[in-house]
Amino acid sequence: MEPHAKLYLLSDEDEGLFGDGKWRLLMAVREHGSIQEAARELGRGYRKAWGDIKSAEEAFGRAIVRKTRGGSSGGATELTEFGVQLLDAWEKFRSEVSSCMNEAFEEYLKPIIGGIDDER
Amino acid sequence: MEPHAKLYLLSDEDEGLFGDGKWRLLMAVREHGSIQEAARELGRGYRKAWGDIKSAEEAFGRAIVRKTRGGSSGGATELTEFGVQLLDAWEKFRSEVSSCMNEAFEEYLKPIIGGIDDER
DNA sequence: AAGGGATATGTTCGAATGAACATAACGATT
DNA sequence: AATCGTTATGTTCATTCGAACATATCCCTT
Repeated sequence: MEPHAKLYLLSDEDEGLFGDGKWRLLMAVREHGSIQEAARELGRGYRKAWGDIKSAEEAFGRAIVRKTRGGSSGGATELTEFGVQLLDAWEKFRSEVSSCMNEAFEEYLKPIIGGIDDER
Repeated sequence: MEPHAKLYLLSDEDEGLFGDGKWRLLMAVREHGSIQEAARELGRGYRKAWGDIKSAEEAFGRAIVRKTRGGSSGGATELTEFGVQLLDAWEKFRSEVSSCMNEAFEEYLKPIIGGIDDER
């Protein structure tokens, strides 16, 4: 029994534009220089990964990655400057919220549900 | 473009046991003294509301509400002492995390994505 | 020019989650 | 005992979202 937060950036229409899922994906892209590889690592299909990146870029209205096709390597994808900044900012954001959440959990909820375990 | 957090309590198997949805539901139950009324207010069906309460109680392993059937009123549902404590604790928990998140957003993300609007 | 690996998209299938429908049981009041 | 409004459950339908399948395109290398 532990707390967890799913963090999002929402549009005015309450659509989820960005969250930990896309953050992890972009992390993997930065690391491997390829959407294909990134998707493989995360156990997601390329189709999904590609679509996620596209929708994120549409949401922000600007490029997060720079992609190239063809060549001996087949192609590649790297983060734009904005992409890198976004990742770093999100990292700090989520980390801060996460630790804050754990504190609040210990202070308010733990005393109430503390002794409860749930293995059934 | 604003931040949002979905807060959960997770079991060891990563199942979502409790969150804002059930919190709001229990709030409405406390206010109206009836699952039926609570569901009506939230625009959810009674079936769903009843099931949600049941699963929450199973998750915590103890009663959150005390229900009675029959009578002139048809029946009624009130929160147990534990239920009330849980609601209050969750209220403080979410409030704290929420304000913390907004601070973190202003500090880290706003500077990066600040000028972006998305009405398309 | 042929090959290979990654990007680019459309499409179809399946699982999960909530909405909706249908009853049954209950019990104070009349 | 008949009624009425609520609790209690099973079941079925719809919608959403990711998984999976299928191609097409690109372009450096050989």
